[in-house]
Amino acid sequence: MNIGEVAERSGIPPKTIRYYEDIGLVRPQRSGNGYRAFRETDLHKLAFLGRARALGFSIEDCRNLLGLYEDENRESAQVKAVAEEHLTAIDEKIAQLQTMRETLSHLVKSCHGDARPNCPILSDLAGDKS
Amino acid sequence: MNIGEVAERSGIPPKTIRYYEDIGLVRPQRSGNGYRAFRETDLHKLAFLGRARALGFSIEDCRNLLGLYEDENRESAQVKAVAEEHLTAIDEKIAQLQTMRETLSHLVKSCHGDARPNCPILSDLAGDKS
DNA sequence: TCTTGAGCTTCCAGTGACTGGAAGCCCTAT
DNA sequence: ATAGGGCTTCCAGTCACTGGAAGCTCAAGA
Repeated sequence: MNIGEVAERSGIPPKTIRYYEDIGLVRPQRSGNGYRAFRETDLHKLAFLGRARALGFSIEDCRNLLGLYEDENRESAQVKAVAEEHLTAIDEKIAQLQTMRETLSHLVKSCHGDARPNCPILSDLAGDKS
Repeated sequence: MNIGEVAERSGIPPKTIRYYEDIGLVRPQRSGNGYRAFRETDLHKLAFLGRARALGFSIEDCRNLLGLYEDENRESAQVKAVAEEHLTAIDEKIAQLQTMRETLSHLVKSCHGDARPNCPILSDLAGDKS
């Protein structure tokens, strides 16, 4: 398979696939003409990466997970640990965003949003005491 | 004021303040020795930036908001528009993270996390049909 | 006075995970 | 023979910093 077909079937753009090769996540062979020659296993790996990335795992986590996937002697506890750590990080991000959301939505509600210059959003950012 | 004091009082690290100068967000004067010489208004601006960044506004949004803050002819609707757009973006991010969280927490729960290699997390990433 | 150390300066490089673009080779069809 | 689309590599840019190196300045102590 050439890169175009793999991109289509895995849902990962060619640029990204080349990048993944650069950083050693996939190692496609080469045809005589210099084109990358992907096997089914490469496609499978890329689809794996696509799903892991969609769950927000970092590239390093993905490298780790791929390694575990290919290691028949893995312990599921290792996988679970990676996933749990990531889950915690996601929870923290959500909490942080919700805090922002709270503050911001209060500010938005308190702003008239008309033609006058007076604006509680700016006042808050400027640090004016209520 | 030198950069160290401004950093302390604004809560923004010196490196970041220099960066903000680089990209034109603040324009401190210079002392004879080449040191940056910040006035109270500069400090005020930096505190403004710190609060805006803490609410997740992008640097470009911050530049915009600072401009509006200093424009006596602004309309509060302009400020509100920036804030609302950002609020929408935050909501989208939260929704995306919550979707990830859902999937991931299901997977984590379904994984035994013991010494055996069998792992539903990896099976899911590998695309195995349930 | 000399030295020491903290604080300041600039410039360069790296982060994460791509993404865009340029220059140029390869393959197929007309 | 040529046109086009797909492939190649390499370089640069994104966002918002952050670390580090080399070197200047300043205030305090021996």
